[in-house]
Amino acid sequence: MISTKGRYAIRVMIDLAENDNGSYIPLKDIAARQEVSKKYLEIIVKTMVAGGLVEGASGKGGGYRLTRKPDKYPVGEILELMEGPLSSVACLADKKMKCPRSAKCPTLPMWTEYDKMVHDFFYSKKLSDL
Amino acid sequence: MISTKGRYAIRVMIDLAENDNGSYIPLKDIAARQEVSKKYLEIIVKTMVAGGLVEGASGKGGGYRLTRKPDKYPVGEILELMEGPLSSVACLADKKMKCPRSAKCPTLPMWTEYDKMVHDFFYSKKLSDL
DNA sequence: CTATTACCTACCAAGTTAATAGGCAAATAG
DNA sequence: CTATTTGCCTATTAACTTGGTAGGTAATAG
Repeated sequence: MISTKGRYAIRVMIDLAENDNGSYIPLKDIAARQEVSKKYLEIIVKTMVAGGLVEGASGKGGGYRLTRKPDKYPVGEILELMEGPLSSVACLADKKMKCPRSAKCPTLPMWTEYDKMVHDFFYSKKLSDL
Repeated sequence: MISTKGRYAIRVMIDLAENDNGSYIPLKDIAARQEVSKKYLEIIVKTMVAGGLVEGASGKGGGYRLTRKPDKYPVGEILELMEGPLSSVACLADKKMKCPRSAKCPTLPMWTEYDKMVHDFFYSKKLSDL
């Protein structure tokens, strides 16, 4: 289940794309438009800066801005940044955590197939498609 | 992410299918084969009985047994019983919880499309396919 | 200098996950 | 009838996640 972190992140990205005028957009404005607490959005946007989705500028005239064109953002990248790996099961999410049953695990092929399907879905969807 | 409840439930089902000899199979044996605590499996199997996936019998010679042929169990049914709705977002999981933004929500079509894909995937996969 | 804005640390309440522990109830083999 | 086997029921737990809030510091434009 996608949490508010992932969903709010996508909404911030859409807001930034829709209100793009070349300069920075203050988080205050985004929070007001999206009707979400600015304080909570701070946490989310922080991760987005670290992940290279947006760039921030402090001080007057500061705010946030997209670093790419909207069609260059796969939704999957946003979700993975905010939610962690899109994997369905722990043994596929974490390469280190190799479970001793994997060789004879009857369900592993299903999870692998599922993960690929999910990955392809969210990486083919772009921010500009929303 | 699928939790141990869903994953163990599937393993129990497979174990029951593989070791089916017409009579009941004690949870003790399943726990030993699957290398999972019997006490924890009790919690899981209890839900499976309530959901009509298996039937239990107490006393000597008791245990658990499938109620259908393995090809009559969609994996999705098992997962939904153990994990709750397979929905990606809260506003689709819970019909009651109709969010006021749904009419103009730009992401709702994506979540709907995704949920359908996931549902179709897990309901087309049967226990007998594993 | 001052107002604005991002950025940082800390804290919190509620819920979920993955179990463990102990005992009671039911059914049957002998 | 009795002993044993087995399911079933009610807590309790530690660790983690979620969805926030609160308050302060740093940077910058005018």
